[in-house]
Amino acid sequence: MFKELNPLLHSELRLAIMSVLLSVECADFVFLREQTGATAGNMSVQLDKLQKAGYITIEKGFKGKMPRTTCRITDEGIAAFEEYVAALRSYIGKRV
Amino acid sequence: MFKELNPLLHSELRLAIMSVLLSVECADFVFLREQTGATAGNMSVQLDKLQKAGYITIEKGFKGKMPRTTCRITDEGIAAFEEYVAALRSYIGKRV
DNA sequence: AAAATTTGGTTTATAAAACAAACTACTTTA
DNA sequence: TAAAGTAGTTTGTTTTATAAACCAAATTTT
Repeated sequence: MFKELNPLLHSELRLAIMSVLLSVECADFVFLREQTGATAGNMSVQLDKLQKAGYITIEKGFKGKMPRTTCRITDEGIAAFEEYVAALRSYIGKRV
Repeated sequence: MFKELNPLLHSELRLAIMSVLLSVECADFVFLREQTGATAGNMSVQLDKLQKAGYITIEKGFKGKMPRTTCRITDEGIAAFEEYVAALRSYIGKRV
């Protein structure tokens, strides 16, 4: 009756991160923080979880002398997101 | 950019409970357990939270000699659910 | 009719999540 | 060179989610 909601995506901040990355395909730490309104600490932790799940890639480099963390969604991440959305449908029907 | 997801509804089991109650308007404890696949303990706790939030009413009575707990969604609960779904849209767009 | 099982739950305990605050390391500005 | 800012990580606290253990009454079995 109800499909299981992927617990990794069923989190407000992680869902927001994925949503941003779906639309831009490349975003740095600060941009993600601004878009989602999250604290840096929370962002750091959630990005790590998404990376460990293989849903995003994290590339650490420098912009000038300042560190810069760039994130990208993976194909696996896109697939997981779509599946999550499909599962949501079983709870919400055609309402969204 | 992203609307806040009501944490009371952003829970797999509570969302499932609300979803069932939206479609039937009246369901007992056992029926909800069957529909959602939840354990009795988890069900008991989550029903309590939904009731305390004013999203459902819980009526305890008897069917013959056996106890029977009947749940109904409230207008407030319906409104909260619809708002939750609207908030989800900000994360998911038109995908659901 | 006693004992065992089932029914319909509640309470308690534990593991995982979410989150903010404190911290690190480095850079820029005054 | 001291103060403030930037970019992030680590740590600690509070909530959650959840299952396991429990309880009381009803029913079934022996």
